[in-house]
Amino acid sequence: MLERVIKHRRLLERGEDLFRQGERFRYVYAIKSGSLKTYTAANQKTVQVTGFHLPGELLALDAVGAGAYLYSARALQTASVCEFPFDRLEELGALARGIQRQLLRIMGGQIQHELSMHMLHCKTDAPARVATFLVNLSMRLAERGLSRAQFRLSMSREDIGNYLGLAKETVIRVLAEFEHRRLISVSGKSLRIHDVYRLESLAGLHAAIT
Amino acid sequence: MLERVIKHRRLLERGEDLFRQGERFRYVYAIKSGSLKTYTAANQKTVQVTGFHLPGELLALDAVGAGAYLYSARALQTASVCEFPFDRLEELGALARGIQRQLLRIMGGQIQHELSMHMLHCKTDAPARVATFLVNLSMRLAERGLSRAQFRLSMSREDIGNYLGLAKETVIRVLAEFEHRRLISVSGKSLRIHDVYRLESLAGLHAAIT
DNA sequence: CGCGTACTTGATCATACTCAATGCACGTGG
DNA sequence: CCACGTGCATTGAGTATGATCAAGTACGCG
Repeated sequence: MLERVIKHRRLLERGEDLFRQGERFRYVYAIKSGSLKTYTAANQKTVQVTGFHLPGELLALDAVGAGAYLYSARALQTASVCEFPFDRLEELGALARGIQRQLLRIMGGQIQHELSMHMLHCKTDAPARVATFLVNLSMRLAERGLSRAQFRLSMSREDIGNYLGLAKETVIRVLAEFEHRRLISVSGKSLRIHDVYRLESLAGLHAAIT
Repeated sequence: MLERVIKHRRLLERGEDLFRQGERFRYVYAIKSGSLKTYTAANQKTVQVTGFHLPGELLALDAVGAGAYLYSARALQTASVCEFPFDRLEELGALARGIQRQLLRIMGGQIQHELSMHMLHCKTDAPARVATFLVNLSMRLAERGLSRAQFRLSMSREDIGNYLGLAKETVIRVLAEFEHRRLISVSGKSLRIHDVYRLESLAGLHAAIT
């Protein structure tokens, strides 16, 4: 059904921008392989990473309202995406009410996600943030049928820090601490989760057993 | 047009809940007067304020996807709201495509807002957060035709702190510091902004003139 | 007017930031 | 093949910012 409106596939090299903040909103993207980060430049010198996006996820739906992309998107590694011209989607939507509904549902989900990020940043200390980040990543990968226990951190420590509102050194130290406590193993970009439950506890998802 | 589906008006006392997290999603609300806070209880003991909502704004649209309210909403003062039964809205939407479009636009706007909150929490220190909070509040009031320079902080210092991820003492001290620097005047719940521009600078909205 | 809730203020302490130096891996060119 | 450069990761030391704890005060409301 949605396949009807696919315009074409696009390939990205590591470091290449899929779209840039402020450009006219034309396409919604579905990520086929690889991963991307989204980021904005609020003031000249500061860059803020707003999210990481994995295969199977949709990108840029939230530009609907604004008519322009709200942030830039850059490939963290070689990636392939599908472009959906949004005006076509809308035409289709006029016919198929089910799709409109689904759009609303997806957008609701995005808001929910942003809300959970908000909660993440408010209450918690560095270990809780990193733990939440890892658990979240693990869950999203599992949703796509990939391993929830072992995966690659395709983004740099600096990006993680920027995303979580922590210095990169803090990210490193927290990861080291987690490894020392045998919650995870890290080696460069590859990561293995040994104890999801305690990680979730640290993230503040359970009652509070430190 | 939307007026057609208004079911009825509802009045709330200070401290009364409009709806609770987890309840089945039935109504979208438009705030007529007063103000509300939204909050969740992630784990048993911790409450997290997720937002403040002013007259003229819509509430609970993001529950569309989930089918249940994602958070609770409580009146900060005597308030009146209008209930819109959402299933009716959807019927209407099937007929009037313009409304669907508008829904999407509004939801896009919400995502944008959440995104800006994300940015707020990541980079910045306590003064920047409080400054952003004040500027944001001021703008939202101005959008509704109210004074952007002088207004009431209908929420407690503790709520502000919880929302911004700061201790209430820090909120108080930062406000005092701002007053000392003649950026604002505070007295209890009433607040006056003297120098929006410098406040915005602190918020990191300009290049960076401290 | 009295009670309670919210607000304010001060002192101490911990966490995470900053700065600086070093290590490590990759790719490039001699 | 090895020397070198670049970028990212790591580690350490010192510091500052904001949290916590503990009083004390003002304000709103019955």
